[in-house]
Amino acid sequence: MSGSDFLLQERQARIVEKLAASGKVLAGELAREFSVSEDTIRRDLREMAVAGLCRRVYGGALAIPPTAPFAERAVDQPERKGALARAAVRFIEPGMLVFLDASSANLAIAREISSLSGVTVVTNAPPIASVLMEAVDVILIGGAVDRRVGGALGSRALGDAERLRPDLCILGACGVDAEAGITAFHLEDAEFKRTIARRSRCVMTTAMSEKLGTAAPHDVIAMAECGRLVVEHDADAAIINDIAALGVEIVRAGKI
Amino acid sequence: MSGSDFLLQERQARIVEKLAASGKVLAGELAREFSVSEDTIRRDLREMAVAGLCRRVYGGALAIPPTAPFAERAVDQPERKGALARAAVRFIEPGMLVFLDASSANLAIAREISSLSGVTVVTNAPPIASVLMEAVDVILIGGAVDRRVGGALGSRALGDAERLRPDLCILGACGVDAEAGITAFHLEDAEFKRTIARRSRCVMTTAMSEKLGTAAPHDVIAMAECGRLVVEHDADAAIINDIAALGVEIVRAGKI
DNA sequence: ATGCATAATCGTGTATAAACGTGCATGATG
DNA sequence: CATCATGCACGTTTATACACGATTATGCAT
Repeated sequence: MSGSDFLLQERQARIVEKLAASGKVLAGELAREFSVSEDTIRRDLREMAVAGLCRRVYGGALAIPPTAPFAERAVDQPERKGALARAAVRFIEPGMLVFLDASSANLAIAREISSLSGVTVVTNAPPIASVLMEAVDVILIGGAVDRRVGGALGSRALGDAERLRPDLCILGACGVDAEAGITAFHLEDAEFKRTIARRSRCVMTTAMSEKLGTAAPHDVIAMAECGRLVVEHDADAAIINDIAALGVEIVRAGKI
Repeated sequence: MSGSDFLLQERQARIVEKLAASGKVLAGELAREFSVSEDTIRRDLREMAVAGLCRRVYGGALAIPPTAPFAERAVDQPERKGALARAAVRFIEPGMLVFLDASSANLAIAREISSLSGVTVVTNAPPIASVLMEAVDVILIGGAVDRRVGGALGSRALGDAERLRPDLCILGACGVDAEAGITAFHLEDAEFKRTIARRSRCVMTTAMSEKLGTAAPHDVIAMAECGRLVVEHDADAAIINDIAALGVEIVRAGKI
């Protein structure tokens, strides 16, 4: 190692500070400032971006645009959900057709997506559609709204779902377990999620730590059918390892 | 490459800001400001246009005309809309299947309906469904969401509408005139409203005073097809009399 | 008004240097 | 010894500027 007076975490913490102060950082500049190679800085920025702490761009990184204050409704645990959401939206690219199911996690993701563009979102959840329709194209899946789930379900919704092939399906899970897979509380909800997930090119699931290793009554899909799992920074390592062993890419969100 | 102190994404973000502030940007001006060639600026503007962030024009770019969705306008005169809504919901009875179209007036009505029970509401507007789904049964009409209108429209939505026979159809009008009838700003919206209105047992329209005697470009239904019109207390007597002469029941909302 | 001349602006292709990611070796840490 | 952060070498990708022919707006003469 060449002469650096900074530990990795310390360095990254300082980068976050600089980012908050000036809104952007340049890779070359940071390399000089911390006396490390640009490779190291790039590695840092990559890691931080995956954790949702910055937006990686050519030449450096930009601060995450602070989520509008009014959108930060104190429903459940907005900071935790927000961190997961920021990590998740990184995988959404312009031109994609993205499905969001009815879940509070996806409402948080919807708020983040609002700042993207060129994306089309499919959803069966009215609140998610409400948030998104001002910012991006929305395709609404209709049917009888199940108030326990918060979205349209039933034959009409299933029929709609069977005519779509999303590029990415983002599921908010009720339970995530290596053995039980992704599970949901309600039968029709599980059916619907399974239908749309199987028709999607990629499936991504977000899960708060307390959902890991638990199973709800109704199977949605097997764990291996989920390509990517976004978890919190403190997710249980043993559970995560079991899931990763099934070929699921694990993404850890940043600390709050 | 000549020296620029701005990262690409940052530069584009600033252009978006300038665009929002002044409504237009000039290619040459931006090139000087960011110390890059005009080619680079043109490429930026082209990319941004593809992403829907601006409208490309000869010499620069223009801001996208802000499509204020009805949810925002709904708050502009909440008391007036609330008064109309309270007058309108008096005609909703338990057991009814009620259709609410996408309009700010109907968002206000939805808030009032929340306190009723035993009602089922059909709507193509996500914000209305969001407000109602916790309180009453909701049937969501799906399809591609038209952000100008704030609800699902198009063939899918029309198909859904053709399978329903609501007891009551509540329309938020863009224009209400004895001769022109009920009119709307957008063709597909008018088509959809007409379809669902013709299938409903009763049609009720709410109109703020400034909508009376005016016509929007697209016909929805003739005035006589509307059984009941809810207006504000200060509605123009002459206009109201003409409409009443066609057999439309007039309901005046209370003062604020 | 209509047509034409002219200059500004445009899009594309090409060249180039910076920035990138990856695999691997190294030295520190525990 | 095992782990891990780091730096270096490699081929690849990306952002940019410049060159050139095409397009468009504008002014001027008819």
